[in-house]
Formats: sequence, C-alpha cells, structure tokens
Amino acid sequence: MLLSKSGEYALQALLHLAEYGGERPLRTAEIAEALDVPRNYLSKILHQLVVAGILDSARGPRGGFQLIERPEDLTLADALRPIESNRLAPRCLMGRDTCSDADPCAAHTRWQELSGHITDFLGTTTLGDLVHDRARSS
Amino acid sequence: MLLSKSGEYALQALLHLAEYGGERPLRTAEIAEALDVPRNYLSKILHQLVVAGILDSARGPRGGFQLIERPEDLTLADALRPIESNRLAPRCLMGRDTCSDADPCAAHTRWQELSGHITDFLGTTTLGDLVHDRARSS
DNA sequence: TGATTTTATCATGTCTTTATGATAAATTCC
DNA sequence: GGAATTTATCATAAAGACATGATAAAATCA
Repeated sequence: MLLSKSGEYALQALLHLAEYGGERPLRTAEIAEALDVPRNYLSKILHQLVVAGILDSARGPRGGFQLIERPEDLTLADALRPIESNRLAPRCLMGRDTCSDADPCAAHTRWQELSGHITDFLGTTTLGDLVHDRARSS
Repeated sequence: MLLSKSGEYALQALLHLAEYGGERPLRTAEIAEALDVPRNYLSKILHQLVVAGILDSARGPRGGFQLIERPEDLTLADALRPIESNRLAPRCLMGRDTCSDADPCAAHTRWQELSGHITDFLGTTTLGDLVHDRARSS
C-alpha cells in the first residue's frame, strides 16, 4: 500500500537489526533467513543503506551490518528515504507537478490533510517505537 | 505516493468526465488532450473502467465515454479499484501476509490507525466532492 | 602467508508498468 | 450502401522492480 517490496524488506531488516544487532554485526545470511527474503536481493538493499549512512558494514569473519544511530533516533522517513525516495515524498494525488496552494488540483485540500498524516507518521515514528511496541505485544 | 500513474490518469479522466461530460459523451482524444496524457494509454484505462461498470462507452461519431453513476455517488475507492486493486487494499506496512490483531507485526497498531485514515478517505470522498471543491477554489 | 569468511560489484533474467502504433469492429450520417 | 468517425483489440517495446548467480575485494584467524 505505501512501500515497495524493497522498502518492506528494508524496514524488516532494520527492525531485525534494532532488535538483535546490538552486540555484534549481523550477516546478510542470518537476516535473510530470519526474515525469509531473497538473500542476494536483500544484500543489495543493505548496501544501499550503507551508502546512505544508515548502516555500518564490515567484511570477513565477524563482519556484517550494524545500525549507526540508536533505533530511538532513527525515524522511518530517514530510514526508508534511501530506498523509497520516490514513493515517500509528498506528491499531488493526481500527479500534477504544479499542484500547490496557489494552483490546487481538485483533490488538493482533502488530500493534503491525509498526506500530512502520512508524512507525520513517517517523520515521527522511530525504529525504537516499533521495537518497543513489539516488546509490549508479546 | 498513493496511486500509480495509471491511477492518476484514471482519476483525472473521471474528474474531467464529471465536470464536462454531463451533456454528451467525451472522446478519448479530447480527454487525453485536456489532461495532456498519452492517448492510447488513456484509451486502455478508460476501457478498463468500462469493463468495471464505471463508464459507459459508444463507438462512432457522437461516441465516447460517460459516467454511469452520478459523481456524488461514486467514491474514489469504487472509481479506482478497477485500476488500483493492489495498491488500495489495506496491507501490512511490512508486507507480512499473516499480519493481524492476533499476530501483529511491530508496526501493526500505529500503521493500522493511519491506514484506516487512508481507507476512510478513499471510501468517503466522492468525485462530486472534488468537483465541488474545485468550483469553490476558482 | 594462506584458507576462510563475508561484503561489494557485476552480469543476467523475468515480470510489471508505462507506453506507442496498427488493425478490427461498430456506429453515424450522407 | 458507403465514407467517416470512434472505441476495441492486438502486437510490440522501453524502463523499472524484483530476483538469481558468479566473481572480486577485504578482513579474520590459524
């Protein structure tokens, strides 16, 4: 609905790292197996997160991936922007490039309210919030 | 952000039909030109809306497309479902097929609230609402 | 140093989305 | 009936998303 397959994989992987990656780096293989997602494809996504400065990586034995920021300081917007830049940027519902308060499309006011909620959700929810919620529910 | 390109074209076309298609059918060519979208591609989308029972079509001179329901009776959810069935159906943020209240993902509660707003917006906003809003703003 | 482990990079392939262009079928109007 | 108009259908293709497999580069550790 909101994220691409790649974005879903990224979010799952980041959450897994937030929950189990505190002590030591986690390898692509363990993450892919835990989440049941394609290993090589996940590898490419993790690499994008490294390039974007979200993850740290190390090669060789005892290598793997780790979060750079604490989960409580990493919003979903920041975490997913490298993977989903197109989808997450607020856009006119009808796809009009010029849509604005001054030159609004027919859906402008109603959509802006909802799209503000979405942007808010992504900008204020942190990985830490999700870890915390999961802990409460189990 | 929420709609595919096809969905954006569909919404634009339906709105155009709601505003200018009351008297007579509108041809693909006039709609495509008014919206500045690819003609043959739009043709395929309009045809999908015909098959789905949203539009009526007629061939030959004086032919074209018309809304079947009144704009006030057509919600965005109903109008766009034929084009966007995949995107508009509520789904787990993380893509988990089994996500539910009984077996929630980490984002379940927070995402459910937002995704409810989205479903609400699509299910309660009608084409007529958008036509009316546009009339007020100009 | 050499074997092993692990990420980084590259090559390739399939499927879906987004198109473009041509032909067939139906309708209107003279 | 015949010409013109318009939707319906079909064939094709470019770009991106999704995925697989192989090789290169770097780090560990004996």
